[in-house]
Amino acid sequence: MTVTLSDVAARAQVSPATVSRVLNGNYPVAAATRERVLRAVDDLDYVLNGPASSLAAATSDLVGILVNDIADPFFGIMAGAVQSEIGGPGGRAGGERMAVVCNTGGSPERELTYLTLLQRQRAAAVVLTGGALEDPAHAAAVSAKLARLADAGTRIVLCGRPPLEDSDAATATLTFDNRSGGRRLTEHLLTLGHRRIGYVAGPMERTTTRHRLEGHRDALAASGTGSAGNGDQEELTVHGPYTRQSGYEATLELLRRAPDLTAIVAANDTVALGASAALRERGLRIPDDISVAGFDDLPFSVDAVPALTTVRLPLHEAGARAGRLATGAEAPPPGGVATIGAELMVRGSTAPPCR
Amino acid sequence: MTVTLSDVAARAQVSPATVSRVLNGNYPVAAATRERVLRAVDDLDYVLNGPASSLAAATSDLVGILVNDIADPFFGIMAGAVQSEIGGPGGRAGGERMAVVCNTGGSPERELTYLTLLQRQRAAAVVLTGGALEDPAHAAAVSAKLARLADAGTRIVLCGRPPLEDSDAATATLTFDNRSGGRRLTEHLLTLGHRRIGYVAGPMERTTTRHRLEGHRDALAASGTGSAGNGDQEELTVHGPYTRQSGYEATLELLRRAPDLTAIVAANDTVALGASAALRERGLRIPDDISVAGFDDLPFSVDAVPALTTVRLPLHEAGARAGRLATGAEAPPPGGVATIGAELMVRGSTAPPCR
DNA sequence: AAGCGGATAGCAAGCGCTTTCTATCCAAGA
DNA sequence: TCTTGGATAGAAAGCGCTTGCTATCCGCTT
Repeated sequence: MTVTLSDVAARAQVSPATVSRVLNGNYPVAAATRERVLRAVDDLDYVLNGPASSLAAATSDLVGILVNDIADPFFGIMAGAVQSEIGGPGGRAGGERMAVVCNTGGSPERELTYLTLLQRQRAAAVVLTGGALEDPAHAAAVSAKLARLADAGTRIVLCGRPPLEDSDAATATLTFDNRSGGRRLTEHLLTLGHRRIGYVAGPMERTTTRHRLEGHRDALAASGTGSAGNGDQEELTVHGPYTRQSGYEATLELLRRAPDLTAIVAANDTVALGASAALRERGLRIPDDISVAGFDDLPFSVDAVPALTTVRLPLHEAGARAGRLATGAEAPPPGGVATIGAELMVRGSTAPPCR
Repeated sequence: MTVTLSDVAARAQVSPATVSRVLNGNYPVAAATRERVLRAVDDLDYVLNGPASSLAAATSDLVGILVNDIADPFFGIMAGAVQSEIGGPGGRAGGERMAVVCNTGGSPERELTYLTLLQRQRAAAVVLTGGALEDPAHAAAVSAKLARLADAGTRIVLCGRPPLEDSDAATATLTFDNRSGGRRLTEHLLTLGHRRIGYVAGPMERTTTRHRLEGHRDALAASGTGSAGNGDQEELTVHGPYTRQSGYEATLELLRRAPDLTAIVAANDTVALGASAALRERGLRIPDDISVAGFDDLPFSVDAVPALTTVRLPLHEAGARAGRLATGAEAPPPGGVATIGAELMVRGSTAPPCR
C-alpha cells in the first residue's frame, strides 16, 4: 500500500542501497542511474519515511525552538527568523529541516518536558529563546537536560538569554544586553529632567526582568536620583506578567502610590501599551503630562500615538543568527557567547516633564 | 552508549516487550512489574527513541501547523491555540504530541514542500491556517497532497480557509465568514453617511482578500452606492500584501487618486495601522477628517489611538477547535464544514463624515 | 481431581532505511 | 598483455521499537 524504497529500487532496477544514495546524495552514483532512480521516485510518488531514516541514520532533521508565547510577536519574530535560516523549505539552503516550535507558556515543567520530547525525537538542534527563569533548581535541571542533549549530538543555542552557569556544554549563546538597554532608556528620561519615574516590571525571577530593572536602577543610582529624596525605588516598581493588562493595572497602581510621577517605564512594549491606555483613561496626556517608554521595539510601537520611545532589540537578526548557529552554518562566537546590543529609540512618547 | 529499551528491560528483569507496554500503557501489566520497570527507566534516565517508535508503530505524534507568517499575531494566536489543545506538554491532555509550526511565507511551493515533509514524518495531523491561494493548479496540487496524507492516516484540518473543492477527503474545515464581516463593516460606514470609501485590499488571488473585498462591494451595491455617481470601485481599491508598509503606501496612493475620500477600509488591522500613519502624516485627523477601519481585531487594535473599528475574528477559539479536531478530541462539524462568525467592533476610528 | 479461562509475560518477526564491506567493471599503467 | 585502482553498485547487518501470537501461571468451576 505505501511505497517503499525497495519498490523504487525494483522499478529503477537497482538495489535499495543505490536509491538511498541517490536520495541522500553523498555518494557517487552514475548520472544515468541517478536519472533512472529519480524517474522511478517520481513515477511512484515516493516519499521517504522520515522515522525510518532517522532511526537508521541516528539523526533527524528536526530543530526545536522553545518560546514562551508564540502569539507574542517578540517570540514570533525570532521563531520566524530561526526557521528561515535553518534550511527548511523557507530557507536559502532549501534543505529539509523542519522547525518544531514549542510553546512553553513560561512554565518550567513544560520547558523540561519539551526538552525531553526533543531528545526523544533526536532533534538536530534546540534553540531556547527569551529570558530564563532564575530558579536555581530549574536552571540546574535545564542544564543537565541540555548536557544530555548535547551528548547525543544535538546542537544547543540560547537566543536572548544569559549563558548557562556551567557552560561546559558546547552551547552557543546570543544574549541581549538588556541591562545597558534599560540603563540608557532611563538615562534618556533623566536627561529630559524626569526624577519621579515609575517602573512596570516583568514577572519576578526572570532574567530579562531583572536585567532591565537593574539597568534602570543603575541609571538612577548613577545620577544620584535613586536614593536622595526620591522615596523608595521599590515603591515605584510594580511587577506583573508581560501583558497589556498587566501594564494597565500596574499603572493604575503606580498612580495610586505616587500621583506625582512624570514618567513610566514599562518592561516591554506590550506592557507600555497597557500603561498608555491606563494613563489616557485617567485623563493624562502623553507625553505632555507624563512620559511613557517601552522595550523591544515591536512593530506596532512605531504606530502607537504618540510613537513609543523604546529600546530596539534586533530580534530578527538574532533569530537568524541563532538559526545559523543551530545548523552549524555559522561558527559559534569566541567563548561561545555573543552579546547583542540594544539601541535606544527616542520617539514621541517621552518629553521633558512639565511639573 | 545510549540507553535502549532492552537495557531497561534487563535492569527490570523483564522482556523488552513488557517495557514497551508499560511505556505505552495500552496492555495489562501487573502493578508490581510496572513499578519495577518505571524504576529502571528512572534509574537509567531512559528516553524513548521517537523515530524507532514511529517506525515500528507506523505513526508519529507530530502535528503540523502551516502558517503564512509566524511573526504575525494573526497566525501566532491560532498556532498557539492549536498547540495548547493538541495534548502536548502545554495542553490539558498532557500527552506527548508536538506541534511543528511551518512558515510558508505565503509561498505556494513552500506550502507543498512542507506538506511533503510532514508526509515524510508521518504526521498525525496537519492544520492549514489562513487564506488559501486561488490558483487552480496550486489548489489541485494541495488537494492531491492532502488526499495522500489523509490516506496515510493523517487528519486534515483547515482553519480560516474555505473548504476544499473536491472535499472527498475526510477534511474538517473551520472557515471564517470574511464576506459577511466585510459587508457589515462597510454597512457600518454607509450608515454613518460615508459614500466615498477607499479600500486597501490584501494580495490578489487570496481567498481572504477576495471574500473581504466582496463583502465590501456587496454592501456598496446593496446601498446603491457602488454604481451611482461614485466613480469606479476599482479606482478606489488598491491591492498589496498584508503589511503595515503596504497600508501606508496604498493609502497615499488612494489619497492621490481620490482626495475626497471620507473613509478607508483596510484588509486587516496591520494594514490599517499603516494607513493611519499615512493619514496622520498627511495631516488628516482620525476620525474627524477621515475614518479608518481594519479587520481581525488583533490585540493591538484596541490600543491604537483612536481605537480601531474592526471586525473581530475569534482566532484563539478557532485555533483551539482546530487543535481538537486535529487530535480527534472533537467530532468534525456536520458536513465537515463549520463557518465561524465575524463580529463588528465599532470603536473610535470611525465617525460620520464631516464633508 | 481434572479442566478452563483470564491475566501476564515473552518470543520473534518485522517496520523502512542507512551504511560498511565487498564485488564488479573498465580504463590506464607497466 | 596483465595488473592496478578508481568508480559504482549490491548484499546484508543492523537501528530500537511494537505487536501478534504463544506460553505460563493460577484460581475456580464442574
